[in-house]
Amino acid sequence: MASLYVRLSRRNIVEQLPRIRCCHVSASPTHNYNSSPLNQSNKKLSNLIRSGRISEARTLFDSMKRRDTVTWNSMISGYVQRREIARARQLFDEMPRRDVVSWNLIVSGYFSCCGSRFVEEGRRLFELMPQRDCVSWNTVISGYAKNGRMDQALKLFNAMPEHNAVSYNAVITGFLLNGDVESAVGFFRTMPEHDSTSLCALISGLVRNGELDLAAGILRECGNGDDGKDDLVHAYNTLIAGYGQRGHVEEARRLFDGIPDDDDDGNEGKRRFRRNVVSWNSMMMCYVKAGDIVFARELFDRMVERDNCSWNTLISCYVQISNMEEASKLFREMPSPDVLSWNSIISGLAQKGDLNLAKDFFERMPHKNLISWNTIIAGYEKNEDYKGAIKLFSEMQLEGERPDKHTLSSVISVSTGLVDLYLGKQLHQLVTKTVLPDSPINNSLITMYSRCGAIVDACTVFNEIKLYKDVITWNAMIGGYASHGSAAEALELFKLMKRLKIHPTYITFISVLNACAHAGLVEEGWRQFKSMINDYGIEPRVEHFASLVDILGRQGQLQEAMDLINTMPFKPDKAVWGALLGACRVHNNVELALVAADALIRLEPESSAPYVLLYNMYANLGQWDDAESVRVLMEEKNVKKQAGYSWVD
DNA sequence: GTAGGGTTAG
Repeated sequence: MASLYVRLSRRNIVEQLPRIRCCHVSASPTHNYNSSPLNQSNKKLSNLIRSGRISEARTLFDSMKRRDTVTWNSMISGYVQRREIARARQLFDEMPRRDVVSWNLIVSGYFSCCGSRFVEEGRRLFELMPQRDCVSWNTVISGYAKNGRMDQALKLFNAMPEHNAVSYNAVITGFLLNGDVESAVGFFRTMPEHDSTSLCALISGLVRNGELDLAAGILRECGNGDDGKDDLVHAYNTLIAGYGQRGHVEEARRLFDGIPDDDDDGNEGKRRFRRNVVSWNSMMMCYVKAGDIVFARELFDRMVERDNCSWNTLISCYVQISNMEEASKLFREMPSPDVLSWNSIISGLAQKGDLNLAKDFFERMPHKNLISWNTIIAGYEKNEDYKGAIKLFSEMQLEGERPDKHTLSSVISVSTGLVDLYLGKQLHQLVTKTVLPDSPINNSLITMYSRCGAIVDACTVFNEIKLYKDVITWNAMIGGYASHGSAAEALELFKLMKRLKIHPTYITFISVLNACAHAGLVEEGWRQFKSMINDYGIEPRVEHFASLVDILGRQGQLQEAMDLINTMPFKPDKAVWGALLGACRVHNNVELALVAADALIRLEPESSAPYVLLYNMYANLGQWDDAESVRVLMEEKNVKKQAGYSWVD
């Protein structure tokens, strides 16, 4: 009864089938098709595509002597899944005969690519279709909905001959992607029958919009699970996961405990509402997110039915707390580790800085996917092995894996680390051509440009962001201006940010204070520092004190800076002493410079910077004997002068 | 081989 609409749609498709020519059925008799070499190859092809091995799939496709429409469709589907629309289109144009599935595939391909040009082409092809089935309509409706074009989605929804649950789900999801909770719920209520998939769509969208109470209310209202509805446990699992994401572990557990377990009664024969492995995994994930590893482990140990997801969840939990011993132990124990298990282990090793072992695991993987590459590249970037990251990035492309926004975000950070504007610009072009930039991509571009001295380009990226700019984006731009000495611009942008009610973070204030330091604004600096504490309730950190020391020092208020260091509630770190030492050099205060240099040398005995600064100070003042003794001391302590620190300036 | 929805990796 709950699948009424699904049944309706099946009837639709079945009714339309006779009008659609299916090539393989007419080309060869059915009885020997199943065992035919063609069918065997088709199965192999779809298996390769399912496991993401696209280049192997293409090799097989190219080597096949006979191909039917299913062969072509499978290959097209592989490219569509990977958003390689040009390749998909080429095959679509080349194929000898197209059926409705071929058309649906290519239309769906265009709609899942970003950019209005693609959407228009998808729509054009939809209009050109010789036959349309329910899937064709739903593809276009969901395509518009995901691209924020709810006007078109609704227009087509109203124009389609008969709806099924999928049509409704696509519209509901579309509303919720746009944050339109009211319309989503309203639309859900117009459905004559609610099946679990619509309920899932609604609940997961409500959770994304932070509407947990509303989601719980609707779940209660739609039945407590024992009234014959299909798989209502899906909807429960959605909400359990949603509570987990928002940190409401107790509510999640109440819901979980409310689902009957298998051993609650002996009524096994009848299919009914029960906990399944996803319920267990979702509940386990709640504990993982809350950092409650003991509870997660307890649940895992109690589970009767185990799947890879359960193992992977627990592995990722140990990875998150950096317990690689336990993570590796589980990895070895699990019956068949999959690509997710490998990726988690690689990520954990990279996070611990063990790049060699991470790389070793990476190379031993039976099959890598895009995330494997992203994980290892991000690992190299975070550990500042930029050359290694670039090498992997080229290898990835040689192996036919296309970078996505995560890859690009990492390699843009690599170009920042290398201060390589040329590379950064090339990557920026790649971004423009291949992905719809999101916040992390824009933020890494802004940081890259400003670190590479191209503040105008940073500003262009910032201004071209059409949608909402998150606080990290603002921080990146304000920080860029501040480090460039463009204090007025930094402070102006900060004002604008506050006017737009974007809540600043402690990082924003580090940049604001740096801007004040560059501009010599002592009063303004203090004012901002106090405003941070009093207006925004942000606890000052040692970084803020370092900026204040810098502000005072640059203005020659060295004793005030020293007093601040002595009274601040933190142990001064190298940034604090570095700021003081730099100021002492500018204002030729040898006495305090020695204090700062001494502290710096204690913190970082191997660093040559304080020695070089002291040397240059003495040299500047013409005190060559003292300068020479610094050099000798450095030799004695076996400190090597690092590139980038000049003996002259 | 195609449209929507629940848990795990970057």
